[in-house]
Amino acid sequence: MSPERPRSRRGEGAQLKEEILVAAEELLLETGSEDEVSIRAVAERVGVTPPSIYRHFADKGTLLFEVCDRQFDRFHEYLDAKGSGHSDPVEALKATGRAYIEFGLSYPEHYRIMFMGRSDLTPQQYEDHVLAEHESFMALVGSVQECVDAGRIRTDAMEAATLLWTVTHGVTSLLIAKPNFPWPPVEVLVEHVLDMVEHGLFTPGPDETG
Amino acid sequence: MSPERPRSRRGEGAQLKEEILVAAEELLLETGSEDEVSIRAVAERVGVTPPSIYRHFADKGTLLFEVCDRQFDRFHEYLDAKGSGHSDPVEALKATGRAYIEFGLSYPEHYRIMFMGRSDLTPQQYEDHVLAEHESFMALVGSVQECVDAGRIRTDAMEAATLLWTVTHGVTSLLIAKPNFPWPPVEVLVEHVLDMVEHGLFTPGPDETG
DNA sequence: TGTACATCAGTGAACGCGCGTTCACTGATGTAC
DNA sequence: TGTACATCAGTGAACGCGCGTTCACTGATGTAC
Repeated sequence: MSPERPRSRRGEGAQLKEEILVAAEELLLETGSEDEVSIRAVAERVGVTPPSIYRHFADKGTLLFEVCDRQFDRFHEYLDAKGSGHSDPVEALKATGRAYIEFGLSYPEHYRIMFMGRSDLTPQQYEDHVLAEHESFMALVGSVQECVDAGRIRTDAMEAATLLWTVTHGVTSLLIAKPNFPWPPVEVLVEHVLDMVEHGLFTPGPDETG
Repeated sequence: MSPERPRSRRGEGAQLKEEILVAAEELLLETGSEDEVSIRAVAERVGVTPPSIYRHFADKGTLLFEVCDRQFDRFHEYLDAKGSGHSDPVEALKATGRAYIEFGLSYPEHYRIMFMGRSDLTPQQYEDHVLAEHESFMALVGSVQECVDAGRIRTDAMEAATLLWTVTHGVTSLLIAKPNFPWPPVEVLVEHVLDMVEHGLFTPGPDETG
């Protein structure tokens, strides 16, 4: 194998780790399949031999895990950004829902790994029971709580947040799994779902009449 | 390999086909993973050598496809049974939703293959765009149409059916993917979701006051 | 300023594994005469 | 009623494949004296 990538200088070995993570992520996005992200494929893309990967990652699982980890961070940041800056707490929640679906559809294979994969293959850090304490979910519960405090929501915050999650997940995951179904335009579908949630879960705001 | 299974008598070779289908389905349910359903594993369970499989199935994909096919039939039958015999069309729809989730949770790995798998790996017969014309989905649209005819629903039937599907799918698939999340009791979650749909999508019936 | 040496970033070749699949075959069994 | 034969239900051994991973190594480079 001819060296396509110039060797890092002494002390800069960690550079390769970053390149490996980027390559693995690219492969995941381009091929749309976890199976295609083999150690060999990642190594080839980076321009390095397969054993080099093991200088930076204990095994394949750890590599994929770290790829997801970065994605999770971005996921949270994005939801956070889109959910803040709204005066109406219900609007903030709807904006978060929109952002959730949007992000999932932008990174379908990441979403698949994070939320559609087999539970027993999921990296430890993202095990189901930990998710509820993850900052993203906590933020959602917080946003829901604001609606509760404003007297705009019926049930308790944790339960309503769970419900919201299942609904937005439904849209996201089904669009990912069945992209060729005769869907209405995505924006229309999303707005209808959010409208349904709003009518079904929220009481009218102060400036509306019941 | 010692013959664990007595050879079928002449003319009864098709018997093995049935046994293979049953074994493959059992493996799918027990291991909970499509990957575990290898030709070798199926053959071993039946008590036959791997090449025997190829007397009845062209390749591995066809075998898995036929396993799903049978499951789809049962899926449809179950929904049909649970959805019929209701005087109120909205109640009929809610019963179908309940049955949908219940069935998915009873056969999680089948559900995974049918509705959570990669679109390009899905057997031809269940490709996304065909699904909309599948009898199960048509039946759902029909049930929704009855609600429309009774003046109980806002939007058009096809769109409302799609919406209902995404919502029930959300509950089912997330419970399958994240079984250890601190969910409320399943029945509670399901009823809350269906209530939300009812309040968000339906107008009150004639004997209720708006 | 020169040289020996430890360190670091990678390489090259090979390992065992389980997989789907193929191919030539065997031996029991029903059927024709 | 007996026998030759075609057919059918499977077997046994092997194929090539790509995979994750290991192990002994190489050669450039910074550092100590």
